[in-house]
Amino acid sequence: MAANSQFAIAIHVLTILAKSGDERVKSDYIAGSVNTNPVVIRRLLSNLQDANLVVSQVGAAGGSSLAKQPKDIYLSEVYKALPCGEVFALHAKEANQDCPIGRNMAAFLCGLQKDIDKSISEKLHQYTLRDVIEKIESA
Amino acid sequence: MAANSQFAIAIHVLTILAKSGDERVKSDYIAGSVNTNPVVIRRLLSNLQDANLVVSQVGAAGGSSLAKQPKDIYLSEVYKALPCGEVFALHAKEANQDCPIGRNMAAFLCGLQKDIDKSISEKLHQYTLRDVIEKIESA
DNA sequence: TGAAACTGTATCAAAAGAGGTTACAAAAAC
DNA sequence: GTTTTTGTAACCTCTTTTGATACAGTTTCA
Repeated sequence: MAANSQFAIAIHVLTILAKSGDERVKSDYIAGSVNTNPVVIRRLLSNLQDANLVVSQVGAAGGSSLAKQPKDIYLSEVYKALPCGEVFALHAKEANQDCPIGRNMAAFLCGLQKDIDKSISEKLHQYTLRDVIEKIESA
Repeated sequence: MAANSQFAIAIHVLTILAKSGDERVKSDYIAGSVNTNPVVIRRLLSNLQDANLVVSQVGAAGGSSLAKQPKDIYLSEVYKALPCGEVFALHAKEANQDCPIGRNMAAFLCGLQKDIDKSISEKLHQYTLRDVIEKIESA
């Protein structure tokens, strides 16, 4: 299971919230649609809350709803809200520093990583949650 | 360890090969610079060979060298040559198909994944191995 | 006021993946 | 034919992600 699917689940969760409008949705219900455990959903919602994408309320009649309109939620925000890993990892162990190549490799790769991450964010900034909903409904 | 560092190591390996020109380099030597096990390097070289980026020779006096000039090796080729995971994974378990949202989510996410992957490839196509070497040497 | 219904989190167990290691067959060189 | 080296299989361990249980704290409502 070691592949991070939080972004995928987040899109799913946000779509459900969008379709529910102002009505609060319980983590239990969302978990049913996503087919996972309510705690997994609550953990995720916690991240989305920190990024001001959703609001949750505790207690009876509690639940979550979007913090803003679907048209104002960019997928780039969702991506940034989550602790997704980078596209590629740097070496687990540091390269041999006695080797002139090894010595400068990490810095280069780190820069490349940032560069790629920026590309991804830009691509994701082309989509809002509303676009997602439209695509899914027309399918 | 569960984050894939093969791309990072591949760049490192290719840089070493580039600096060695026509001279064949042994997996043992490369492993020393990358600070890992020779078998890990050979596994990686095997992938790079399949993509026609390097050539290896078995036997005494064997080793590996680049299959083409550094200026003709695009980082996008390196990326494609490796079994790197996607930027984000789809849900581990399939979403609930009784839910209208869940039913169409997978297709959408899959398309988005391809879209992002294309962005990454385009970004990486802006760099060749020669660019990498120049950057590292000027550091 | 007290029971019921939720969220938020901590903690643990289970599953999967990545990388490290050993071992050995096959190939080439000398 | 001995030595050196790649190619690959097999196995172990570590890490990460997800699933699951438990429970404290909040809010609603009778």
